[in-house]
Amino acid sequence: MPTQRVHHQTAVGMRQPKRGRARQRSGTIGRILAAAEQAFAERGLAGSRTDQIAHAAHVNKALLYYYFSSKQQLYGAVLDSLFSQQQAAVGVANDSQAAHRETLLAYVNGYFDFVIVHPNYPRLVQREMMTRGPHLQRIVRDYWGPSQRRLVSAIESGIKAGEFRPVDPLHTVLSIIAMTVFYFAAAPVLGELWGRDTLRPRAIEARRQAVLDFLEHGLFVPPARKR
Amino acid sequence: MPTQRVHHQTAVGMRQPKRGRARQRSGTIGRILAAAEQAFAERGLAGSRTDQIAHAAHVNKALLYYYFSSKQQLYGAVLDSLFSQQQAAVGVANDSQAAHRETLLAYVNGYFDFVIVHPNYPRLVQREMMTRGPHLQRIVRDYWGPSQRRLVSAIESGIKAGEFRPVDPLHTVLSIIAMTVFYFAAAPVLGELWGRDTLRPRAIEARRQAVLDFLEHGLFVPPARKR
DNA sequence: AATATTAGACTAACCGGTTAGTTAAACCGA
DNA sequence: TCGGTTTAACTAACCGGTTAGTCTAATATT
Repeated sequence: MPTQRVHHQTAVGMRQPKRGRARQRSGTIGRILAAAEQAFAERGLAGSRTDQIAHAAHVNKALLYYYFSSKQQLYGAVLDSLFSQQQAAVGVANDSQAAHRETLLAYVNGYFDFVIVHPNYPRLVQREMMTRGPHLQRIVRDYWGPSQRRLVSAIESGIKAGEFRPVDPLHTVLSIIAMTVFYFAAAPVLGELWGRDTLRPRAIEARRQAVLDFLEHGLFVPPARKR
Repeated sequence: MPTQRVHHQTAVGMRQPKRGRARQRSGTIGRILAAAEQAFAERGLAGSRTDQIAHAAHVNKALLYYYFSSKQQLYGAVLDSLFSQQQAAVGVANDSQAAHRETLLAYVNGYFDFVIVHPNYPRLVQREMMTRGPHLQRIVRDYWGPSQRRLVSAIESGIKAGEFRPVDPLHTVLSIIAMTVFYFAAAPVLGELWGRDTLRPRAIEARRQAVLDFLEHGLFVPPARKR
């Protein structure tokens, strides 16, 4: 676990001003995290400059190191912030005993809902997936592992119940992730390739439908439900 | 708009082996390109060190700059080399008047065949897709654009012919790319997550089958052919 | 002769991280 | 209520290691 200065151990987003003895000039930490998130998503850890992050956060660079002990650790804090938010978001939509179809559909829908609010999330995920960095094990254990296990078991149950075709659960989960993450991670090139902004809400909605459509006809046993 | 292929010059500034008789496309340039490819795939452009590349290529650093004018340009040369090889590989499998199903299946199969030989390709592609670097426009114009157009038109024809479901061609192409590229780009995390080496030939073969299966049931109109 | 390649020292810029403070709100004793 | 004190928040300027890229002069290969 990355260590932070004692007085701000909530690696997650802004802290709320405690009354009494806290003054907190404003959401400085939040601004730093937001600027760092943007930079890391666009240019990666090695490609991002701490000066630039500080400048984008309207903050002196020394303040970065006042709150975060290193660039690496700032990166870790950005990841933690996003992952825990995402976990909280999907955790809500996880009311256990829905039909298996609904479990999967809810996951995909939840992912899209989350990404609309946090468009940098997929690119950071993608970067982390291909980097074998020092955060990977922790992330797999705390976030991706559990999430994957839930999806796999939903698929297995669905197959047993005859709702799904007898697919390979692991590969199917991977394909679902791929179809969602890739769209957003590749947004820069898609803009160039399709000649339009692929992150407009309308465009994102179209992608959601395309994924759900593919999912239904690729996984669900006909007749598939229309949502 | 038919795109010109005239600007198919290899990356700018690369010293050509003097065309007289020095056919010497010797091991050296190849070794440099291979080492650079490996480094860029693993750590990205910003994360790679020229010293390390030179060392890995068993070559003095000055020689890097003897053949390539800059790190950027070396990166461009690596991309060009891979892309042109890939284009040549799929170009062969492009005998125009096959059935539309076969066109798509051949594309996916060709991609897998290529990746088995060039396992760094997907990670470089992925990196380039999310980076909006200076090579992006050229790559889109010369490689991805044409390739996408072929696939889209195959899908459109297939829909018209009643072979395919009435899907959105662009999104479908994207999903196909996603399912293939993502698997390889995410190989590091998949190793961790699945607890096995996902780049073994057997594992790659399993992925190929999973993608083809999903493609058939997600795109093809039943009864789908078994390959 | 001409091209290919090496050793390795060298530099200039860049960039992560630090230092030595300043500011101002909150606290405190009288 | 008022001066002094503490402390979190913040900054300008700097430091030292790193790294892309260069230079020279010599040697190997064809």
